[in-house]
Amino acid sequence: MRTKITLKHIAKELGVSISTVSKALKNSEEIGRETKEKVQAFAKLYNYRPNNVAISLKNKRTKNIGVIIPDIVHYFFTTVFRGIEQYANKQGYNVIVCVSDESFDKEVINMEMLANGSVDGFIMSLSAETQKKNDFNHLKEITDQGIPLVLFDRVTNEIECDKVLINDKEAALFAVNKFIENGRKKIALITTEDYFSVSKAREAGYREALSASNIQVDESLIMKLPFMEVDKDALKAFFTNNRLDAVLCVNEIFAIHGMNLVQKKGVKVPEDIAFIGFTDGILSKYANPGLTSIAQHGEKMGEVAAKMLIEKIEDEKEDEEVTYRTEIIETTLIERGSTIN
Amino acid sequence: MRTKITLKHIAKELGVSISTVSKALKNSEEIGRETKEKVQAFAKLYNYRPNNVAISLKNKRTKNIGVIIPDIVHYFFTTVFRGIEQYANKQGYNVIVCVSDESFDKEVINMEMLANGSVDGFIMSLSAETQKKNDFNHLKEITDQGIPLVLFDRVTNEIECDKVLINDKEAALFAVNKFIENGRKKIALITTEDYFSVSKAREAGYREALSASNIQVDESLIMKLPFMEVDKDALKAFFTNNRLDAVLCVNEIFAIHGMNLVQKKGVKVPEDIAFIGFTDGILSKYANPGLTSIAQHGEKMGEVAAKMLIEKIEDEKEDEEVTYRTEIIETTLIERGSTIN
DNA sequence: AAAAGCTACGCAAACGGTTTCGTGTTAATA
DNA sequence: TATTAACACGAAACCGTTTGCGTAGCTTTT
Repeated sequence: MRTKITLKHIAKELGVSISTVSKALKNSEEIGRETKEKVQAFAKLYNYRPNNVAISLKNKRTKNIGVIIPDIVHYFFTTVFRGIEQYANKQGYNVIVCVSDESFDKEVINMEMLANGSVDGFIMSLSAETQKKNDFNHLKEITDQGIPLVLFDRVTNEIECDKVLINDKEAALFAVNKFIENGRKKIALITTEDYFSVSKAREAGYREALSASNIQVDESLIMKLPFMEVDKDALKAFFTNNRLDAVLCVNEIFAIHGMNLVQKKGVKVPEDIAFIGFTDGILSKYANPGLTSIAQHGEKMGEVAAKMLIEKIEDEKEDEEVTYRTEIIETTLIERGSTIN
Repeated sequence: MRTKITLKHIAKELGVSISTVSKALKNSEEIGRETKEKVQAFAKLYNYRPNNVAISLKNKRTKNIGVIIPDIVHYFFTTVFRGIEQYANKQGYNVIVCVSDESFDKEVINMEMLANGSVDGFIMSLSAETQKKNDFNHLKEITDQGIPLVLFDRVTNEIECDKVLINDKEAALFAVNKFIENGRKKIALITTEDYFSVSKAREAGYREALSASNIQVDESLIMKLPFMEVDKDALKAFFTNNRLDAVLCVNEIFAIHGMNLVQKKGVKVPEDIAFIGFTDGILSKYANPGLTSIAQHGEKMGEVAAKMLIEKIEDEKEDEEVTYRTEIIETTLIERGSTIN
């Protein structure tokens, strides 16, 4: 078992000092040609690589970024992560992922764990519980220490930092307008409890679209499902109690459930009822009929978030006060069989 | 902007030495009661946390584990990652994820990047390209250096290390037997090129099941699709050219594609043709009809892999020679509408 | 031949901790 | 009163690098 070789080993073996070895490997002008060659040859032979941890300590830079997301087994977050990882890697950064599991405590613990020097900055999306509690002290701690933070998708106004969002409201508005253009009138919204920043925005878009077309918003057509658990009976009741033309859902799962439900009753999609969901994930693509959905371009979001973060990390001007940006990623409506034939 | 406080700061502020502070915070017997209280109070007040990087350097332990997977936007890998992350976190480890993107070069680069002290061990699943090239020198490097490595799912016999697998062959055999029990005879297999360890094992199970029931294996019923790109036309041709009873697919996507294709032609699932896929993912659950599939219990796999890795990492007996295990995670057949009504 | 200038290298501090060992002070013992 | 033990703390080494600065030894200049 060859153990990792260090500068010290090389120095001892070659009878020179550690600093000479270090400089020789960096091709420093200070070191003579022969010595450099000797050292470099030896280093290559024994496959010397500098120890990342030591370098991190020296530079006070880990070249790691921390990503804290509520869930990883979830198409949207996965794609965002993909974007982050790709961009970060290109810039020589590694990514440490922690899953908060929608739990406030886990979110806090994970942040604290990573904040003690393990990462140079954070990219995160708030857990459901955090949004419900409205407690952001852990984020405040981080930013107060000058550690860069980028929030995406599930954000809060309480914290000043860079943010990446989609145009939730406009996307919902656009989708509802699409329904209206096609002559649909009884348009429902299936959403989550509204402590979610995104759900709130989407609902606003829904309402605005209806109002703009002089359609009275019927509160009974807005269904709020508890987060992450689809109450099938409630959903069934919702569909039997209401004669609907169209349904906008804040995620894929709600939409697929809805489609399966009505189709089982012989209602035709899209002839009798149309569906649009948020998140253009794998389910939308393979559903039958395909689900028209609002693509959030998670990979792009991740890339932008990573870029913003790394810029902040590598920006040296710690003296001047920092400014924060909010980037909006435009959504795209991907039309499939659930709205058109 | 409060900057991170160090032992040195506390020491200077309190007029004691750094070592005294360090010991006081560890509640060492060596330090007097008063001093300890003073130091601890001060540390708490200023929210002192030891710098992880410094500790890593001292201990030669990072408490990080590296996970290298071919793809993250992929249900199975995501669930495995979930299992790894959960277990690792419970044990105080963080997880650095690198995506090889099915590329040999990226796999190598990622490994080398992390191997220089950034992680204490690796969990990985081989990229497609690596399996095709059959080049495992980068893994050899790692194990030669005594860095623990656990391979899962896509493994190789060329490397001696811990492994976590599913009983691919038996699962395929079981599934095919299921078809046969139901009176199906013309049973097809849709798989990938066979440089994949898993595909090979599944094909073996398929063949064995048929042979055991004295059904001649019809080579034309075995379709090998190039990896990751479903050739729709080839698939369509396959289904029109063969009158099939049942199809076993090595993944969800192939199965869903198949189902959608035959259903579009008016063929009834499961009456005329039954489908079983590997990976009990989100698609299987929401397909119409639901896809019967072989659950690989990714989360369990991840947990087991993480456990094996951390045991190796924390096992001090570096003098004795190490032994390697291969753990098999049993699969479960989840029956849905694609095989039964 | 003395002064100056290079060349090529080593020393030591620094990053932020942990830990072993030594030591000054006081209190207990002979 | 001299000896010793206990106590409470500090100095220093160490983990692996980087880097500013000092300097020995040689060459060049005048």
